[in-house]
Amino acid sequence: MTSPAVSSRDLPHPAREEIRLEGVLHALSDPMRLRIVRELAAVSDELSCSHFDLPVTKSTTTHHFRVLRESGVIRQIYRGTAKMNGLRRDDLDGLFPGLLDALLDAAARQAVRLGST
Amino acid sequence: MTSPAVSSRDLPHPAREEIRLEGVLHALSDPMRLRIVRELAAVSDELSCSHFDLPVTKSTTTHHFRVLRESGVIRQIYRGTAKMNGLRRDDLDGLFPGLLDALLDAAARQAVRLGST
DNA sequence: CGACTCGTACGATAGGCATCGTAGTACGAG
DNA sequence: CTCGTACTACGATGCCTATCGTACGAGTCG
Repeated sequence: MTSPAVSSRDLPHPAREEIRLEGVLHALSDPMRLRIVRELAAVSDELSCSHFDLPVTKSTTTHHFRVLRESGVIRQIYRGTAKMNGLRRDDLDGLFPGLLDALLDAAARQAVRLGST
Repeated sequence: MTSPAVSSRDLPHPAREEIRLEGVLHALSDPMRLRIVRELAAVSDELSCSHFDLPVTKSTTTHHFRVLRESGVIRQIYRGTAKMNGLRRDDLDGLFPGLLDALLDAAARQAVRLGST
């Protein structure tokens, strides 16, 4: 379902076969990025960068989204001025069956354990 | 000899509740450490540091084992001159059910995909 | 005791990275 | 065209880390 409405700006994504486990783990080992991924998984839809209210500046937010994209965890598409972010669930599940769910479950358990919601 | 075998040297380990998902993911995001953990899981037994034939110096090897221990992934015990390393499977499975297996499976799939053993 | 093995400690180095601020670009609305 | 919004690019900074080499401590065995 690739929408044809792509602005002139194209963002480089790794192909499915180029995604490396170490890269994914490194991307998710940052609390800020894990939080982003958890939120994306919760809504199972695309979200704009500005939707996230992270305790860092916009520059840093851009950096984190790029790390997630370049590691193959999320897909980013420009839609007007907004940049939509979606989890690459199909690719990740295809490469590493059960991993994403296990990671999300682990993150959720830890959040409960540490008193966050 | 099955003595209490607690040499004077004791190594600090995080308690189960202190293990953080981010720390575990960071520890496993290094190829050298992921390799160590895969080998430990394969034999499901304790292995001495010297058993591993890593393409780095002994200093660096020590460093990696310490990262794994301090993140809660492995347990280290001195046994004579040797230092035995074992996966903390019980603790990890207790905190994050299914995560370790999913990670090991993902690593194995990637190894196959990339033509390594 | 002395020699040998296993692993550590410490210092150095080079690169990576999370963060910021500022200046700038792309896009849509008025 | 102009303005505001959304996001980026770039440079700087301070911290972390993977790596090495060398010197050392702990334990075993002759």
